[in-house]
Amino acid sequence: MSKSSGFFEKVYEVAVKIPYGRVTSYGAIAKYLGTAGSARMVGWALNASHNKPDVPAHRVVNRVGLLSGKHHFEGTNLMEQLLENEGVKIIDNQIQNFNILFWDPFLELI
DNA sequence: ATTCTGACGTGGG
DNA sequence: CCCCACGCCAGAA
Repeated sequence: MSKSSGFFEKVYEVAVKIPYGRVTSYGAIAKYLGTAGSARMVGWALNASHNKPDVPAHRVVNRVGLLSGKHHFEGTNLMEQLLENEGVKIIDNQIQNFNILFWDPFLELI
């Protein structure tokens, strides 16, 4: 029920569904939106989501669990702080147990 | 209108 | 295993 026609709006709807202490990848969201391959656009959309506090952009990382977007957050490790605050262990900008903490948007379909 | 870049992903060598 | 190149689409110069 994607009421929003905008691509970024859809990204927001998915990102908001990311459970606390869980993370997902840009590609997963892109694939869920049916625009697999355009994972870059997801990141671009999240960039605009900075205005929306409801969108936990810090819970979205790349496919290897690397905080590729931490550089875009305030300070130097705000993204890492937010994640660790949720119990996510991060070493060298990389999420530990990423495969376990990974949340697949498709689970929402179930 | 054209060109480049970008919070990625996949594939080939 | 590591490195390189291409594709995706949207926005800015």
